[in-house]
Amino acid sequence: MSSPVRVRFAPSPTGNLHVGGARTALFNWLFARHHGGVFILRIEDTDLERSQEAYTRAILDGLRWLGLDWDEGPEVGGPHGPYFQTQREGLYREAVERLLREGKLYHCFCTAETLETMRQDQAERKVAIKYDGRCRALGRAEVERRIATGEKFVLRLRCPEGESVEWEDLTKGRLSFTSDLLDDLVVVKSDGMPTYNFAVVVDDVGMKITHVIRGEDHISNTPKQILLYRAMEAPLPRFAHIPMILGKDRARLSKRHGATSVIEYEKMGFDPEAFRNYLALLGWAPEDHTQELLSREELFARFTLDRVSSHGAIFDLDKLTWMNAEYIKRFSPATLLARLRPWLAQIPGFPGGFDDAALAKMAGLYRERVKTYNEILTMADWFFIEPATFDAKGLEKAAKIGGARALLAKLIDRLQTAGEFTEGPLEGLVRSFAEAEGRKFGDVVHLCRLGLSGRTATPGLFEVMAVLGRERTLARLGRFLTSCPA
RNA sequence: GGCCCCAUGGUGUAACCGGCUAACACGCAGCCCUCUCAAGGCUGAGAGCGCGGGUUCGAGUCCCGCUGGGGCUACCA
Repeated sequence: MSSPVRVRFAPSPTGNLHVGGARTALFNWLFARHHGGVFILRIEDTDLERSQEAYTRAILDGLRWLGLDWDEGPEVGGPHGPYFQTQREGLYREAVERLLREGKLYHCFCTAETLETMRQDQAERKVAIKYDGRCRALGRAEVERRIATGEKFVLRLRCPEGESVEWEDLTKGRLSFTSDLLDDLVVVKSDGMPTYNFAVVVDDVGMKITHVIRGEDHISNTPKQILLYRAMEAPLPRFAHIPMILGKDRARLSKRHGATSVIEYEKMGFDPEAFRNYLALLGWAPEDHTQELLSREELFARFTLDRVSSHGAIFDLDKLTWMNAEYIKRFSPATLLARLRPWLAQIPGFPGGFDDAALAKMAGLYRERVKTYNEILTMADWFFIEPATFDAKGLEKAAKIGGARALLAKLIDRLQTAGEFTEGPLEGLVRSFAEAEGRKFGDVVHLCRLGLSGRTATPGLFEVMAVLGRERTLARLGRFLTSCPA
């Protein structure tokens, strides 16, 4: 409440937006919105080997799909840019020069091979594996000479000994490490690029980040970063480490558990709001946890870090699917139609002469039947593609009632003279027709359903007829006559 | 190996600073409704809170140990 809250989501463009990353972004976003603070997006692309621009776009698209808008970052800019680490080299260089001047860094000429044998040796002796500091004591003259000969080097931070590094984590409580276990960490790589831990700290300081909210896999990076804050004499932000998202086997969520990137869920037909709502509840619960369906505003109002749980959460597709269905059920037919359109457009016959009113009515019929948008493809395609074949079980049942074809012919006649072609009157008509014919209402209904859709399961028959309209209904039933059991 | 984090039904969570038949939701089973499928309504099974010790009149909640799971241990982020 004193200084304005500034948080950030800092993905590396080495892949699509992952559900774990999305959840971290979400918690940062909710925290910022709850406090009326600033949500910053920063792209950590210092790994030149693996970073790709296409992934940056994919990540931005993923965040946009989820509705997580950032106040500073790519595309929107802001007063603390640039927001790509590769464009912040000057800032890292300045920081490095200062630390170097203050004697807090030193040159290390160790090659990958010498480090490797050092580690092997340490492993054999069963001691902590860390850089032994052999280049710490190199004299100025030797350093200059070796640089002049073109020898490759990295810059390392001098790590204090026997110090306790601790902080009050907002979700985990007091955490403490001893500096003895910490390496003299590399700050600048031999290619001149800053390392992750260093760039993060320089940027978080430069961007005036007040709260670092990230996955708990970063807990062990925190003491290293705190040492960097100290070396830079910069004020420490608050840290909050949130639990990981796991697969069914409690291992970190990965491809073998199924879909891991957010766009895959979009493709599976999940609604972004439902997905976001579900994600918010993974590792967090509001004070009144009996309400699970939470709007954006409700999430903003209720989100606090002290209610974040401290253990990993298994991603449950069933519950996500349920929640998605709950959202769909609450849409108006027109809204649902709008969401469904991209999927419906994939059906070959779409829109098949239906006007928007009819389409909206049709969408409404699936509001309580479809759990994800993509299901509409297999459930409602027959509206647009007239059935050429009919469900075998359905035909069997039709055969059992006896005289189905004649019955159908009579019904067609009767429908021809029907008045209003809407569900109420149609149902009345069929009921009295069945009674007059001495037939079971259900038998007549099932026969019609089969003829109109080729299936045994559809939304209510009379609603379906109303959507199809008189012409289509009569035409389809007429053609069904030839396939209909006598 | 070392360091760190975690542990409530199958899953996500709740249970305020120790005091209830351990609650809610998903999933599951049954019943009802019904033209099918859904949706909806009702009912039910499912944890004694990882295990073992303490502390206390009383512990899922505090302490210790153990076990199990996870993370980190890079010139990757």
